[in-house]
Amino acid sequence: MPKHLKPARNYWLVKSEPDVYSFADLLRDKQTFWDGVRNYQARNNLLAMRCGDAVLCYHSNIDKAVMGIAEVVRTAYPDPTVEPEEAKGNWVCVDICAVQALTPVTLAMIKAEPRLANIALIKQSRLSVLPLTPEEYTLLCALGGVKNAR
DNA sequence: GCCAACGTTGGC
DNA sequence: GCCAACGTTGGC
Repeated sequence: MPKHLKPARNYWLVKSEPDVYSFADLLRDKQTFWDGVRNYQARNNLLAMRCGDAVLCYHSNIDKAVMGIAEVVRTAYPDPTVEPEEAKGNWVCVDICAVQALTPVTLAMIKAEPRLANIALIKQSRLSVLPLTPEEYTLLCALGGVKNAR
């Protein structure tokens, strides 16, 4: 396909607590549904995901590091874990599949990297689904030992 | 365990 | 519509 016709690809970062669901779990499962988001801004980011978008998986709390690369394989659909009293939020989930693990890129490494000074992970530290620029994505992959990440 | 950041709720 | 109180997240 000619380069100028290549569909736009977006880049995202999602957080999880590793003792709840880790990137190792995703590698084992191959694919999962990314559920449980109950924040409107994070939900809107889920709604903006397209098949083929790249997703970096970050572990909060214990590891505080980007652990691996995943890819969106199904766009937003109703989150099956929504409780009746949460229904008005129109909460959604997406399906992602594992692509490959990274050498963990720690939060300390990210904070030490001037080119990542404006990353949403730091600017909006409580948001669990956030956008990345292509440059941030490529750099995080490189820091994790993956050059020329797709 | 503490606290900063920040989203949500509810009284007015 | 404002804002105080409260709850949650996540880093330290």
